[in-house]
Amino acid sequence: MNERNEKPDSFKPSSYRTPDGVPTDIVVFTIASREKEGAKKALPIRELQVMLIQRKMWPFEGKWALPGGFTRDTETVHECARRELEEETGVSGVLLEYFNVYSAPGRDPRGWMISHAFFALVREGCLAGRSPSDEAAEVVLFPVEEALEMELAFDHAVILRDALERIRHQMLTTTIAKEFLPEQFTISELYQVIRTVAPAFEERNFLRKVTSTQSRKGILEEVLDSDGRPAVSNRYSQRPAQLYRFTDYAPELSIYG
Amino acid sequence: MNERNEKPDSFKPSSYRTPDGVPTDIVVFTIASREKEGAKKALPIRELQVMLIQRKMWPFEGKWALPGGFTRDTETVHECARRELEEETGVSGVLLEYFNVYSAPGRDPRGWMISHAFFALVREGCLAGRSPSDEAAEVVLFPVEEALEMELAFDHAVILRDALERIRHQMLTTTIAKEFLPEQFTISELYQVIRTVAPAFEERNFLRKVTSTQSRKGILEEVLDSDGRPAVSNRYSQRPAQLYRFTDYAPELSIYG
DNA sequence: TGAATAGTGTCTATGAGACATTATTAG
DNA sequence: CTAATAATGTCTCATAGACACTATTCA
Repeated sequence: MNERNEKPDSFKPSSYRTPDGVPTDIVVFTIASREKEGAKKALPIRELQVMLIQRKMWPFEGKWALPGGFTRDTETVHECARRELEEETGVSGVLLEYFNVYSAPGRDPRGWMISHAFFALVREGCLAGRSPSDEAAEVVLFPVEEALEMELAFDHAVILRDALERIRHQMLTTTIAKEFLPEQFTISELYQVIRTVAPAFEERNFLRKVTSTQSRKGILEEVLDSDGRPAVSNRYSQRPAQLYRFTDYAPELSIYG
Repeated sequence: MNERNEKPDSFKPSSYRTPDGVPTDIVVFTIASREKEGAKKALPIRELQVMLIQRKMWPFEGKWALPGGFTRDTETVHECARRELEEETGVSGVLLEYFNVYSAPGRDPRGWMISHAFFALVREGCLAGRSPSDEAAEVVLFPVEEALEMELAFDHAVILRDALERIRHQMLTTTIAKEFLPEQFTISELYQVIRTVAPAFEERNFLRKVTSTQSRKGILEEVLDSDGRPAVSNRYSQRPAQLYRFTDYAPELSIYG
């Protein structure tokens, strides 16, 4: 590294104050399913939930907050988020994506803290064996609608709103729906997952649109059984529904054409 | 603020090392126009350029780098980027958007530095009266293609590539093209700007697609002159071309419908 | 049989894509 | 006239959107 000469004697790292810490905050989303009342074979009711922990230390003792922790000098903020997610929920290998930085002076009474916010999308059930860590008194999944109304610690209410806005957008413009679905799924399941995250999305002819030979722009493919016939499932319906999976293809969107 | 109790005596801000600084790096893009050779009335040749400064201090003395500076404890990283942009280029009121954090340990030989990267889109000419600051020996606009081949200081080559990828995507999915255009413009101008940033974009029937009564999904509107007739310009053509402007409308994109 | 979801038929209007053609002005 | 760009005509086929209709299975 020839550009990394000796550090001159005159160099001082900074004559300004430096941050007191660089935490990450992780907005862990999951979709919970409940069987419908009338116990007949029917589509489950799905609900978007977010993981919160109850703080047991100053500041905001007793308040609900997003999970997270401080970045170390041996890791990137992304590695920190991955580590904290695993420590606090035991899950790994799930989608974890950075989405914004929160740096307003005074946002953390402990000092100058610049926080990096991530969202994680976790399949229901992966969060089964979770246990409170040192930092948290309790770890609970709340319905998003409920969490949005709560008084959260720090600026976490803002972070949660931003995360929700982000995954709503991503749900429609990328294939992150797959994070909430099994590898093979029916079109109704897919539609339900999309609508659970982004209720504003409504397509009358969703099935046809996404499967018709030309119109499925390659994002989905039929699942075939060992005989080469379309595989079906009757998990959620009387009449068996055809199974699909996502391909690796991601279409390019444009407002111009 | 009842949750902000007194800080307990036992509280220590952190028992871990804290960062030595939180810089911002700003990728300033502009589009330069040159008249075509044959001096006839013709569309100009446009080129995407990026602003670099030549460092005159350790580390990476003499290397080209992105402009930027250290965040203070009285401002957000966004405010820091806005301030640095103004200090180093004199421009204000332009699009400045955060896009990623760079936190790999060892990315800065001065210490543990977590950098926040922004891109700015600046109209040609706004960068006229720029002058070198304390930090930089020289401030120069490079063609992006050229800058991509250079050995930049720190991890700025990666940041530049990421920024370019980001504005290419945004050019097609948002109306940031307006940052490079006058308030009123012809369809050819718009097409040229889009293609200058995202050369892969090609639409044969661009004019028709974006203006036909139904198909312009509301992102553009005709400019009318004082008589209520469509305004035209012959800046770039023999035959006058109709002028348009962007509306405030931003369409919602979806891969599903 | 009815309940519940899956999937098709059919119609119209609009859109994309391809290419040829005409229009307008400067020089 | 020619050069250069602006804009329209025309054709085919795919698609969107609406809504009625049929299909399959369970209980």
